Amino acid sequence: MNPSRRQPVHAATSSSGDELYGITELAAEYGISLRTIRFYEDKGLLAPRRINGGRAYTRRDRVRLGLILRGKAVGMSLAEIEHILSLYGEHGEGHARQLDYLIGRIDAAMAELDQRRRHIETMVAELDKVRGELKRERAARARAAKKRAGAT
Amino acid sequence: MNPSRRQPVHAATSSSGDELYGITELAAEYGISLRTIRFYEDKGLLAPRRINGGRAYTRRDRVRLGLILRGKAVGMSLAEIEHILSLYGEHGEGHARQLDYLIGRIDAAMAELDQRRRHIETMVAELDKVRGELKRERAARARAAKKRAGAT
DNA sequence: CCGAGTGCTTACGTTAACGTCAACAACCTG
DNA sequence: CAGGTTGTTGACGTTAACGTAAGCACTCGG
Repeated sequence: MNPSRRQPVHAATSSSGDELYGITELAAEYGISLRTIRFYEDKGLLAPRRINGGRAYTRRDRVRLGLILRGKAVGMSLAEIEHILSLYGEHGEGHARQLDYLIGRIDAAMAELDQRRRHIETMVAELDKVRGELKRERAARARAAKKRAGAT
Repeated sequence: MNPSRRQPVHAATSSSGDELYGITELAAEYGISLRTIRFYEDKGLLAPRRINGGRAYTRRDRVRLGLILRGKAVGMSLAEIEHILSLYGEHGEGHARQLDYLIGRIDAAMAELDQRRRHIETMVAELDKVRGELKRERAARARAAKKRAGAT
């Protein structure tokens, strides 16, 4: 409830190995709005550190954002994406419970993605069929024109 | 504004070669609601014939509905799908204007789909990476357990 | 010290894609 | 012919995924 201080944050490409990025940098990089990034945070998909009241994103956060956008591009809801991000998240920082369960979950997610891929291939095949018909028709028209030319 | 007559319509699998289907049949077949099908009609994605006030769908309508659902499954909006359906539609019933233009449009649509496919493959690769890490970790745990067993 | 620039929060608005509900019509059945 | 099933058309509600706008905080350049 207390906005307090500010500070650009931007590329802290200094001695520290953990480079940080500001929200506008990320927005520009991925071509999305600030509002969208904050929205993803509200949804729990991102959890940047706060520095002087401003959001500071790590490379890891950027990867997550990339996954979010890819997920959207292939038709996943933010809820589904959150699901996948949880798999992608911290596994091994000490407890690492149920490795088998996690691997199973990942397999399931991969299977679903594969299903979508097959859907796409089916649609491409359908379109290719139509394309073939059109090409044949065009060829037929060309032949007809040739014939007309020969008749005159 | 006049609902008028009705009639089940259902499978007119009689002498006529153009089998017709009722809305409930389609809904059941594709596992969607009646409301959804009517909604697609409102959006211009479907245009079934009317028989006694009731909707009558042909095989062609079913194919279109299949494309709609596939499109949704891979993350296309209804507007985009309408776009593709227009390509899929009646080409050649007499006029067939701008064949080249149509073929170009189809190529563009296929390219977009291919882009989505690549996104999926990238995500699958990411997940596979995580999966590999988890498997290694599991193996390490197994070795540690073995060592403990040997020590006792 | 003042205004521009950047960021934060809160809150209301918007669009897409349906769901839900009401009221009515036609049909078949007992 | 009363009642149930199946269908139709509105009209309004809902959810997801943001957009837009208002108002305050802080910092920097002049």
